[in-house]
Amino acid sequence: MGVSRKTKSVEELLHVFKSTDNALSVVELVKQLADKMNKTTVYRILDRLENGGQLHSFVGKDGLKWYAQCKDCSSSHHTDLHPHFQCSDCGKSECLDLDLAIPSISNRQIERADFLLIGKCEDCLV
Amino acid sequence: MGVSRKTKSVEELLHVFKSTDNALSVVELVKQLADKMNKTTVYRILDRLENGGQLHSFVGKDGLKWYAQCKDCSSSHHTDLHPHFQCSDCGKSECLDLDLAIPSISNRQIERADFLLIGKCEDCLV
DNA sequence: CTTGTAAATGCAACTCGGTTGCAATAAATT
DNA sequence: AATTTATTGCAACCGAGTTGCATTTACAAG
Repeated sequence: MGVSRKTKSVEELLHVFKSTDNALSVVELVKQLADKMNKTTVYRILDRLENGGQLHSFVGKDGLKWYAQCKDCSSSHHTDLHPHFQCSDCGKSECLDLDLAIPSISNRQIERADFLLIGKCEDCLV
Repeated sequence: MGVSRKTKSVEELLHVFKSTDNALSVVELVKQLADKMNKTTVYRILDRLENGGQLHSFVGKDGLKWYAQCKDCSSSHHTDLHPHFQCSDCGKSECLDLDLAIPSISNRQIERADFLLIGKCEDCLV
């Protein structure tokens, strides 16, 4: 089956998340960890952490993948439904602490909802 | 400045949209138009039509770009805010005819909201 | 501590969506 | 018909993400 191991690389990757409340793009993570590990490793660890429930991901406005720490996620309860915000100027993005009502649609079974708000963040508001 | 011209390629691309109510991914469009025009041309026409308000786009669950015909869009009124639905099985996606309330967030200026519902479509519901 | 083994990593090559520069072509205007 | 300007094709390129395989590392059992 495959038991997840606690490795140095995993520690280092999680360490990056401890320094911020923002979500981090894979591009950013690969860049920040370039001298510590290979980009393939970054991608693989992110996969594992997402499946394990320590992180969740979403697709940013440009189609790039972003990761953030789950507050109440686990591998079972993984659909903590909150919207994300991304700044149209600086690209920064973050989780929003809002509960969202998923509209029900006839003839379709909704499994997930990705809600991305796009606009100017505090810093970029003139 | 640049005045948009009505060309054969534009007609052919718009023709593809006439045959369906679904949204179309760029990949699909490039494939369907492969014998009629170059992929670069597809991308460029899609850009123009989006800026002109005849089409709108959104990012699908895999980070790919999708286009759909605007019903009430124009180059000025371009933010018709409706959610999109994408099937987790077959990948098909479409516009939903729902009005959505954008939550207001303190200290941020919201410009746009991308709402993607993911689940099983009619055809894929067993 | 040593050894066996399964998981994790590095590396290079690759895939594929999307872009760019430039020359050639086709609309629209006179 | 000639000129101007937008559009298209083509080839080369970019960058995010993936894959196969050899090597290293974590960890448990003896």
